[in-house]
Amino acid sequence: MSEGVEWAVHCCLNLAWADAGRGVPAARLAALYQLPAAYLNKQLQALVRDGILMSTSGPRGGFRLGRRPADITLLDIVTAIEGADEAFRCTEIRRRTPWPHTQGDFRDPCLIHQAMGRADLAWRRELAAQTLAEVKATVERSAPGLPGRTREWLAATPH
Amino acid sequence: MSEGVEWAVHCCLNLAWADAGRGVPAARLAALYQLPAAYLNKQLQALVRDGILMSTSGPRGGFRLGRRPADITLLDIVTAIEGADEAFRCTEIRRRTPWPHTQGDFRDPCLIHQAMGRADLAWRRELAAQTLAEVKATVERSAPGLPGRTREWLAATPH
DNA sequence: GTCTGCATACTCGGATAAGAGCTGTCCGAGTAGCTTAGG
DNA sequence: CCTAAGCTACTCGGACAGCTCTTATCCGAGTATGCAGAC
Repeated sequence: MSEGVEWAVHCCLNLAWADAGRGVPAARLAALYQLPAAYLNKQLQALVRDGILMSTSGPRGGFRLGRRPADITLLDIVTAIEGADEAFRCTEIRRRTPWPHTQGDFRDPCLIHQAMGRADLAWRRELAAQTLAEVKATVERSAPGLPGRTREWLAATPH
Repeated sequence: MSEGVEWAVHCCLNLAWADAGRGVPAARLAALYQLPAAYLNKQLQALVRDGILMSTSGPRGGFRLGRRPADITLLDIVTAIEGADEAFRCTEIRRRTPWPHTQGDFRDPCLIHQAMGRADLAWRRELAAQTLAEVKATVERSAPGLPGRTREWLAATPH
């Protein structure tokens, strides 16, 4: 899985803590964790494409959440960065046997594909069950001072 | 996910159908689906390393199952090819904030990592629940003639 | 006829290249705010 | 003093390289088989 997923989730969380009225530039978010700003910008673009974030150009511009944290799941973020395809790619190699096909052999879907699909579905179900709002609440219970510190630092003017 | 996983599962299934006494060369298994023989060999080596297959060199050599199909799970095969690492890599970027750390901030594990870990666990659990014996039985119900055809073709001398 | 030694062909195993995708960087389009000149 | 036009600086967005990992290939080590020759 791409490393951008980790960045994206952390950034979404930080944007949930930031002032709702203001946007946060990609460079500022990158400075928070000393990440390459331009590349992080690329990842955030993907989040914008899926409506998870909104972007504003120009001075005082930047990124903000596109919808409420309760309506953003971890699956949404992962899908935006990684794409919607499932991990296991079934290329139907079973059809390439040297002997001639018997009619009806391939009416049923590939059972290996199905088994992998079940696992993929369980993974997606678990990710979709976790909203950004829930993660945010859990983190706030674990580190009560973190939201305030983050919000202040994001709002402060960089020098 | 690597394409080798698909090949590996199909090959394990075919080896479960093959004569128990004889080994099947990688080239023969590759010919079944018109795959690059040398590269398939590389994937099968990974299965041997994890004890899923056994290999024999020389004439009349080849690969056979390393243990009973009931003791081989889909997770075993995927892990052998892809490695045991979980998909999401937590690099602990939360520790790189510009402000000084408050003691106890990082006593709890990264909650984002935990959430991703839960999804990963659900995926593994689903894969571990499916044994090769179960997949084999399901396929045999769906295509009763397939095991016999496969077994015969694998045993036939290539020309 | 039987045993032994050898040559042969076959198979796996790891070392070695090509290609694709992730990672990282750069520059241009567009915009909001500031400055400045005029009324 | 107020207004408006122009300028400046800032930000996103997409186009352009570098690098790691997957994909693919090749050759050598080892082994069972079959054959030939001697006893």
